[in-house]
Amino acid sequence: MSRPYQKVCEKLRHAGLRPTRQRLALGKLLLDGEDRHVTAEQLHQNVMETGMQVSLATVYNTLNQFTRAGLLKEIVVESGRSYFDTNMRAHHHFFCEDTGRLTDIDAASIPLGAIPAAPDGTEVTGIEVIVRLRSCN
Amino acid sequence: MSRPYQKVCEKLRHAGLRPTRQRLALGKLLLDGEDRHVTAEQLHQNVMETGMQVSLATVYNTLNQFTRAGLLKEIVVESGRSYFDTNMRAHHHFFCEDTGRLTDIDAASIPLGAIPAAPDGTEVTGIEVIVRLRSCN
DNA sequence: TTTTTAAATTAGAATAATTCCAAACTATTG
DNA sequence: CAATAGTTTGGAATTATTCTAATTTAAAAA
Repeated sequence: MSRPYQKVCEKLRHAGLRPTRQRLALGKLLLDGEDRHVTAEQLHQNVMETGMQVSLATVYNTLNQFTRAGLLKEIVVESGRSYFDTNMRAHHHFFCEDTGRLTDIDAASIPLGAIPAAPDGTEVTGIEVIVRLRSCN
Repeated sequence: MSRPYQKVCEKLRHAGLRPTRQRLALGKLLLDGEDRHVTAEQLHQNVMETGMQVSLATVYNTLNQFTRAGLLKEIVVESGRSYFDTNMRAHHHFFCEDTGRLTDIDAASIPLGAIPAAPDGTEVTGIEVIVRLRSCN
C-alpha cells in the first residue's frame, strides 16, 4: 500500500471501516487536514477527476459513514442539499445564499453567553451559528 | 366578507397579494399572531381539516409568497424539508432531531458578541443560532 | 495460498419534497 | 358586466437522496 494512504487507512480502520479502494480515494480527498465543504455531487465530481470510478451511491454511503464515525460534520443551510464539512474543530459558518459558498468561523470568534435550558426531556447535542450573506457588487 | 378575515385581508393587500379564498384560509391559520412552525405538508393537512379544499401546490406557492412578503420566515434545519415560522421577531431555535420539533428562543436570551466581518463582497442578511437536541428518556 | 464469508459497491429503481406547466378559474379594473 | 391579469390546480417533471438485489472484494479461516 502506497505511503499517502497510510494515514487515511489508519483513520478508516480506527472507525471500523474497511479500507476499500473507494473509501481510500474519498478519504484522501476529505481527511487530509484541509478544511473543505462539499456536497455529494461535488465530491463525486472530484473523485472522478482523479481517474477513479466511484459510484454516486458509494459517495453518499461513504459521506454518511464518515459522518457517523465522527470524521465529518453534516451542515444543513439550504433545503434539499447537504454539505459535508471536514473541519471537526468547534466552529460556525458564513453562508452566502447567492454563491452557495460556506466559510468557517472559529468558535472563539463568536462568544456565546449561556444558552437557555433545553426543553424537558431533551439534551443539547450541538450549537451552530449560521451567518447568512448576500453578495453585494 | 366576514369579520375574522378582516386583518388577514389587510395583510395580504399590504403585501400586494390578492385576498383569494385559499390565501385567506392559509393566512387565517398562519397570521393570527400565534407562533407556529409548520411544514408545507402539515399546513396542507391543517387547512384541509377546516373543510376547505386547497391544493398542495397552492400551499407551497403561498408559503413562498408569504416568505417573500416578509410575513413568514423559512427555517432550514433538516435536509430535504423546510419549516416555516410565523414568529417574525428576532429569535433563534431549539431543534429536536428525534421529534422534529422546533422551539423558539428569544434573541435576547442568546447574547451574541460582535460577529466577525463578512467576507469581501458580501453583506450579512441574518444570523441564526440553532441549538440541536436529542430526546433523552 | 486457496476457500469462505461477511461487508462493500454498484446500477438503476424508488422515494420524498418541491417546482413547473398549461388549462381552468376568479378577483379586480374599466 | 366584460376584459384582463393574477391565481389555482392536477399532474408531470425535477432534484437530492435512499433503497435493492446482484456482483465484487477484503479479511479470516483453512
